[in-house]
Amino acid sequence: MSATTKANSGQKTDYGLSQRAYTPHDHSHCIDRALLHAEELCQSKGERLTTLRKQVLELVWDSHKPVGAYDVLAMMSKDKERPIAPPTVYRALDFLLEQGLIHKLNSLNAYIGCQCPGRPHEGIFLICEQCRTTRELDSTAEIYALKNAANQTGFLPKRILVELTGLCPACQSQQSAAKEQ
Amino acid sequence: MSATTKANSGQKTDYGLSQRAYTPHDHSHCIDRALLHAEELCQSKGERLTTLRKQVLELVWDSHKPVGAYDVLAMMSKDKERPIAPPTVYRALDFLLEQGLIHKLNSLNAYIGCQCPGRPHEGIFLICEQCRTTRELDSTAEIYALKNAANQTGFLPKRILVELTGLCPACQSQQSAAKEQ
DNA sequence: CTCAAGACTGTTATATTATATCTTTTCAAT
DNA sequence: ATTGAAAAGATATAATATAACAGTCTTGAG
Repeated sequence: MSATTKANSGQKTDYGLSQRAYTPHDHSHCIDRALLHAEELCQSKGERLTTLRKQVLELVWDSHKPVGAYDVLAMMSKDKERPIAPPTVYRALDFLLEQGLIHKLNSLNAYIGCQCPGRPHEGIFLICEQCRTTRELDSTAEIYALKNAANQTGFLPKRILVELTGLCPACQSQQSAAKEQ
Repeated sequence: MSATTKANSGQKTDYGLSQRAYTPHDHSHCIDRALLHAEELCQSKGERLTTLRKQVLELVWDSHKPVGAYDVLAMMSKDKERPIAPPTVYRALDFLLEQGLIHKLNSLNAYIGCQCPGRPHEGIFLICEQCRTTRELDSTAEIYALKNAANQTGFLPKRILVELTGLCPACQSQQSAAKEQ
């Protein structure tokens, strides 16, 4: 528990949306917020956030864990007489990716809602290897440093994806608790 | 061509193995070197670098571009009366991954030879979106910074994978040349 | 309004990547 | 030589993703 205690002790630091992934919260707020952001963003860009796309976005935002395309598929097909077909889901996911509303985690073949859409940013993801909870890290400086280092070698960087795998605070304390019996 | 000229002008800087990915060279040296490293490493660890595994490693090292499992499969099946089966290839790839002799690029579902096996390091890859040539970047400082930033949030990082997509020097000069007609 | 063009979705089929499981072979240490 | 473990062969199938074509809905120009 020491990490959590240290991080939250005393002053009320606002870690923004992304810290929420690690703390209990009313997740419907996250979903509502994501949908609202999406509406606004599509509105301003003249893109069509259709019912289908909104539904997929909602399902991706169902938790702070990445979901696979076929998970979305299953959830959508649940109370349908006829199951949804893969292309339907993939097209919606592709749209959401293009709009920057979701991210794809390549190491998991899974998708997760973007925690600050609109604001251009590169993805750094902290993936818990145990519970899969994933949060986005906003670390412009490190990204810049990496791109710069790449540039030094003559490479022209365009996109960057960083996936850190490890243990989230909750799973850490769970493990250390288990060790002490 | 300006990038290459600049990089190689004057003093004989040794960029190590990895810079070689961008410059014309006798690639058989890379392969030999990789195989030698592999032999030594497995020897010292008491692991068995079998003919099959060596063959797969050789095929992965066939170029400085990542290769898919089924590419390896095809190459191996080429002059066989009976084609190789997927598990055979995947098992060899898994072994090589475990030994740190190759890396997997998740964004491409492809594998590439490790440019400095033995020496423990985290993968930072510069992937050319045009020709697919990929080199490894050794940038301990940036990796450390990222892990540290992750740690600040209470996350305990274990592994990290960075994939930068962009243009390699050759493809950059090719593009700028094309623009000038 | 209407209707044509384009965007979106449905549907079927199939490609690509990866693993489970069981059997046989190889190999190295006794 | 024997044997037990590791590796490789073989078959089947799971999981992820896309191609291609056919409808349907939306929207804006006329």
